Amino acid sequence: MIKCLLVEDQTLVRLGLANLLNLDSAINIEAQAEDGLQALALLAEHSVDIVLLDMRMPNLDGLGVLQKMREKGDKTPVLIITTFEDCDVLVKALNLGARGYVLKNIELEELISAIKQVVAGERVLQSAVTDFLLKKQLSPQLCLTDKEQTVLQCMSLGMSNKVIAKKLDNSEGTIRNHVSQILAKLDVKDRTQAVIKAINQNLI
Amino acid sequence: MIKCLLVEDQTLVRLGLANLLNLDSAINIEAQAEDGLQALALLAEHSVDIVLLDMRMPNLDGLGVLQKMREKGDKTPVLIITTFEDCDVLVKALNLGARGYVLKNIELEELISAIKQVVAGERVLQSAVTDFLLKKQLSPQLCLTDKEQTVLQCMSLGMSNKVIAKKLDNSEGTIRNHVSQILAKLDVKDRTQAVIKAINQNLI
DNA sequence: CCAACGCTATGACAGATGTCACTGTTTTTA
DNA sequence: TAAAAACAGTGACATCTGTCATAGCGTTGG
Repeated sequence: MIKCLLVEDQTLVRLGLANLLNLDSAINIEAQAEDGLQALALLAEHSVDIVLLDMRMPNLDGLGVLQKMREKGDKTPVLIITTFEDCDVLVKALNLGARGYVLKNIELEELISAIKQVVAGERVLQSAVTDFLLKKQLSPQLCLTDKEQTVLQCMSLGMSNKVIAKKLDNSEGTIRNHVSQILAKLDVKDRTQAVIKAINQNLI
Repeated sequence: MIKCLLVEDQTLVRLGLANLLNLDSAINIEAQAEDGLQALALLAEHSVDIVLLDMRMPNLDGLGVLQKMREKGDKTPVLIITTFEDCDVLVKALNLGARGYVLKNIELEELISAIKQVVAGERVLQSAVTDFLLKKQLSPQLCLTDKEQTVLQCMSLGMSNKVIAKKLDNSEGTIRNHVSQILAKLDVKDRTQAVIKAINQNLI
């Protein structure tokens, strides 16, 4: 019997999914969490074979949960189940040790099969995802520096260059240069596109 | 026994929800559709007491289904069940005769209660929703027009004024005026803040 | 019918934004 | 240690963005 922790914020989806999965004789939903903080609390109490983890949640999102788990040395395998086909989040999740990543439009049988595979120690990735990994491996370092991260955060809060400069105690020209660099790295043309990308990909 | 047609594109959610609702002795999911076209086809075959309708779907979305139903004179009551708190869609759905509008983060008991109320001929709106209607009634000048919605959508995709102008076949100046108007209505200072607000509030 | 509104458009303007080239300092790392 | 980054800055430049005033056109509702 596979013991699962199901983490999903939407009550209906969570209960429905729990019901469906419990119909399979090999699977048992031991516990359910409706946000990241609750998930961590339940992980501390229960010992489960796998965590079924949604990405977008209030309080603490999926990546945050993964991060905290790793910090605590928790090695419980995690299968990401998300609505969004977001390659960067995927990569981050994998780097944080997630063992599988599937979209919510998956068929029930496939999901059950994925759960069993992950528990058996295998990796489960959808093809759209592996494509991206290959592409990324071929391309060089386009990672944001700490300072660029900070500036991007400010941009994502809607600040102008002038405001950011004042907040970070830099000249406006410096911020402009950082912004320019960020745009190049993210491969976008202006700050609005950068912010959209940052929000969608949880770069912030 | 209340006969339901459940329309929802995500397999997991649909099956899960069907299971949950069938647990209630008064409710029976007669048929399930995974997109709008299938929903219309099933409506022609089955006679049901209520349609549980998702909004975002491939092929034909929720609004499209409502529209077609009204064109055909189909008076079956419809309860919208959606993830997104989208004011505009809500208003359109109500104008097309939807009898209820609830978010997917609703509790199961509330959903069941909502279904029964709608079948009984009542209207069911969540407070988040009525709040908006009130706000709208109090300050109609703050509502985006159709065109402004369209422009905001484009902005949220990262388009520049020039690109939007070309896409919508307007002059760049016109788009600038629309953008200016949008910023005023959303009470923000630049397009980046507008896009952030639009994304966070699912205005798009 | 006429007022109100939505949509389109123009021109002028100030200020914000992004790019480039070039110069330093400090920290990291190979 | 020396090279490579990251970090901070300046100035010039072209372009984009947002505001404002103004105005014509079409539709709608009282």
